[in-house]
Amino acid sequence: MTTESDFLTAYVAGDFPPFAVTVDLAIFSIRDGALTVLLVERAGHPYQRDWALPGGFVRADESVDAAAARELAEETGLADFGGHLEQLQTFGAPGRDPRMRVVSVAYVAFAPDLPTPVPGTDAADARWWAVDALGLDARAPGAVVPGPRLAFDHREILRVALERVRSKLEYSTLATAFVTEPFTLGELHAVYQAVWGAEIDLGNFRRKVLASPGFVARDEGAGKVRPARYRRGQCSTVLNPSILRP
Amino acid sequence: MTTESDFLTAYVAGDFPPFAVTVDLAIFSIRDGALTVLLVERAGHPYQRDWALPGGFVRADESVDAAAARELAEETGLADFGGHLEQLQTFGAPGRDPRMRVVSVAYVAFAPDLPTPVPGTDAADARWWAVDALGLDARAPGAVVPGPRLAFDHREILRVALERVRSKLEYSTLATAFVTEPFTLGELHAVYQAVWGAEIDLGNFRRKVLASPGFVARDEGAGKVRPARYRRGQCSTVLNPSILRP
DNA sequence: CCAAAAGTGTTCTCAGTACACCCATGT
DNA sequence: ACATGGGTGTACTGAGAACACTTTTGG
Repeated sequence: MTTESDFLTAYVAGDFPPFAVTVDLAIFSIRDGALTVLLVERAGHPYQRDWALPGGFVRADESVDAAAARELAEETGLADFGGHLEQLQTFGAPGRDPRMRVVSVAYVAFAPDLPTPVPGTDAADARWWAVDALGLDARAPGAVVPGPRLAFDHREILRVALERVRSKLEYSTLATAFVTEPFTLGELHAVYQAVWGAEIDLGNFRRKVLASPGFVARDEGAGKVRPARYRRGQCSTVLNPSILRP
Repeated sequence: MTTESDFLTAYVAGDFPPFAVTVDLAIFSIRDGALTVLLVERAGHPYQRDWALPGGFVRADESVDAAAARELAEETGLADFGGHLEQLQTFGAPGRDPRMRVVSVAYVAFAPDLPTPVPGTDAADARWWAVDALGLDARAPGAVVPGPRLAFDHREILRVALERVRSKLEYSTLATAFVTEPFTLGELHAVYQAVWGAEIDLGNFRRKVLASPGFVARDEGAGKVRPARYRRGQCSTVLNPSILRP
């Protein structure tokens, strides 16, 4: 009485329809002071030559979370990429993939500065895109950047992902996932400014971070170097009080 | 070239495994001053006689969101239940359903006081459970309420759902989804106290709600009755500044 | 008439902000 | 030496907490 035979029996009996389940990853990183996201150019149909979020099918014997972690490792080429991965939202409209019924579980990853990615087997190219160049902000409908063509519903996924990243900085310590240890408060400050695209008073920022228990911990190993080095705080990831967006 | 034949062709070719996709609903309501959630008692195997979140399979031609809305309507017996429904998280560990590989997209619903539910076809019973009686809080491991046996990974889903409901009250106007229009500020106040299980100063609460643009709007139709009646504000659902948990 | 809830005022405190100002380090 | 970020001090402001108080309604 295996899982597969059960499934096929039930499917033939018409109890429920079969779905393909995929994971899609919005991997964010700070590069040259700008928030960027990793996209791959599709080599095959459909949406050939359009840009898409990296992702792939969930295998029969792995959890959806594990599939996301596996795809992330494959895409970055690193066993431990040193950042943070979390589930974003599931997209399951019929017709979002013209070939078949696919339900996609989207994830966001916060990554420190990573090496330039290598295109996968079914990708023509892979590169980091500045989020400002993707035309996601629907502020001024006339003068916006159009951005590249995006495959499937990935523009919508990216919009949700971007909002998640921006809001997560407010009430969590996940900004530290964007920097490599040890880091300075100046680097952390630059992360906030890049993600929010706004100026933040450095003095007040320093005080607020240092006053948040468990956000950062001084790196004693570095000694008394003048830009003091810090590491990620160990305990809670929830920030209270939160750091407010200007 | 239909979706189904494509799927079967690809499946036979071994490109990707088939999944069943379900939705599970955590429908919250305030009853007698306590936060409650709707659970159904399972009539069949597996987890017979255990309590489970209402839910069901996503159909071939409907979106996942639509499936959740359909299940919600079926479960409450109302075409428009007058509350709020949103996606929570997707649970996709292998083995979470012993029969087959199921990926479940969980939703939370905020409902005003609803009629007592009727058990569905495959349910032995259906009732509202006070969340305090479910033993979800892992505060005191010794003296906690054990609560009923919960099917599948629904205890974990409920934990996440409960945290979502509690935090959503802070930064959104969704508390209004728990009351029927028109409502008084006292009723809204009772919602916050029930969900957070804490005393909140009524005077400060009133000022804060009335100072939040778009939270509530005075119901002019009721005239100058003394407990003034309000309706949900039309515009934004995001609350800034937020109402802080004590 | 009295209790309970609705609604208003007042004070205190503290976090957040703006901005001025020193200090260390590298070139 | 001096420019550049690192790091600190300080006064102002406003939101939130606590709590006293008045007003209305229902029994």
